[in-house]
Amino acid sequence: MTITKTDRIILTLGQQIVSGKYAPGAALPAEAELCAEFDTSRNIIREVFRSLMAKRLIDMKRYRGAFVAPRNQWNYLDTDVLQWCLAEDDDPQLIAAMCEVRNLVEPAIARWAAERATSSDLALIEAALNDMIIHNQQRDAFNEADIRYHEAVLISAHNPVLQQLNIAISSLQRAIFERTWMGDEANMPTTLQEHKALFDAIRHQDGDAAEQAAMAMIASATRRLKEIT
Amino acid sequence: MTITKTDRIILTLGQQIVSGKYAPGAALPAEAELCAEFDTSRNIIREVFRSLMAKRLIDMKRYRGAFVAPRNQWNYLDTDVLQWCLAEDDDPQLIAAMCEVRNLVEPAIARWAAERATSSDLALIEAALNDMIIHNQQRDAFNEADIRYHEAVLISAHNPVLQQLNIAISSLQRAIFERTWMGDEANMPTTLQEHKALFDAIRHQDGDAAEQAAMAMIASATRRLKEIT
DNA sequence: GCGGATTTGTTCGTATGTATT
DNA sequence: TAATACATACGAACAAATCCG
Repeated sequence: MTITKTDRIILTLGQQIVSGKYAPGAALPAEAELCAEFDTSRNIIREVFRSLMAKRLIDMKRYRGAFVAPRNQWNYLDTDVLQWCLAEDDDPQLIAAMCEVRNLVEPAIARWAAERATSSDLALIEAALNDMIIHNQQRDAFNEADIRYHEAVLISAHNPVLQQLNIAISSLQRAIFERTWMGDEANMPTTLQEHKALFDAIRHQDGDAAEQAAMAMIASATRRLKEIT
Repeated sequence: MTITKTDRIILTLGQQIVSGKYAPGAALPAEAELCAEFDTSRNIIREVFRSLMAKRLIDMKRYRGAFVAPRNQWNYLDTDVLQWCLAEDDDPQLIAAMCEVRNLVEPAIARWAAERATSSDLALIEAALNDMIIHNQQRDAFNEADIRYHEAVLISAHNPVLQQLNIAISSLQRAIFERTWMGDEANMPTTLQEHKALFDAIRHQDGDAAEQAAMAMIASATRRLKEIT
């Protein structure tokens, strides 16, 4: 959990790239310059480069240096990239893109969960749902249970590839929720009801109903998102 | 392109983990031991650990070492992880999971491409399609054009998140294709026809037809896959 | 086009601090 | 508490490729 020097430099450089200080196609300063700027060793700078490369924010041309990658290569499935991008002046295109993917994936997850959940999968979903009900007044505990609920549904879908996809997607969602949350306990009953509906559909192995329930959840989330903006 | 010492150790350890030499939950040897085994320095081993952690093959417990992660945490969207897993005795579950995700994502890409492709997007798709037709006898050139075709369709969908998703998915596909390819020029005409149908649908901005065309392409790919096994 | 100065790529040894046992 | 192992970071060496006069 400790934040290291490397982490700080990744953050600084990453935000600078996203914010346009270094435009796509432009070269980053030479390693030696960055060493001076951040008062650190070459090893650290190279570690930072490796990290930014994994996020597809930069391309490294052998013996020629690091260059900012074109925007459409940036890995928006990386939590950091996403948060840095969302922190910039709103990017409605990015949010729209995320919603589209979510609309595509979540109903499928719900359907497959309904078709495949084992009884122990069901028990996990139910336990999380009950915790949501019990802690419906405590925001943190409620959120924790909510996350656990969706994780349990995801596991029930029994698709390891989708599971990895959704890790990325849910980090997208979380980033947006954090920005748009305004402690509205008003729609708590609706939220609980929707989660219960999905659980019931999964329990009854009703794929269609599960898909419907997932779409309903997305719809009301989208509605709330629009109300805020 | 050069393969480094680090790369080789990542490969060796990664394959050993996937192959079960180190079972999920088990601890990897201490850094010092691995230094001895691979005749290298701790820095390298730590770099390897970072890489395996990014692939979610291992969890690192602070000051306690590296442990093999449970299988359902493995990042199958990582090209290396995927290839190592597929190299093991066939994992029909993994292949099935990939096909499901593909069935979900590709029709959506086709639809959105039809709804959003610009004329320059169209030109890129058409150029790739023509190259496929021209090189229908040269396997390598054909494959290259095929990949370019699908990339162009993906770009046409104008969804940066999905673009990142599909990079992973197409690496899954490629890995499977490489294993199941058996130079069958027999179904080349069908393939070309299917690609042409999708292009036409996109050109006519017909989302429904594009979705249908994508599903048809998947269906015949699936059929071919089954014939082989 | 040539050759040296510069920059990057890889690896190593080591130092200092911190947590586990 | 001491011994061990991990976490982070530094400096340096050498090879290989690029840049510039």
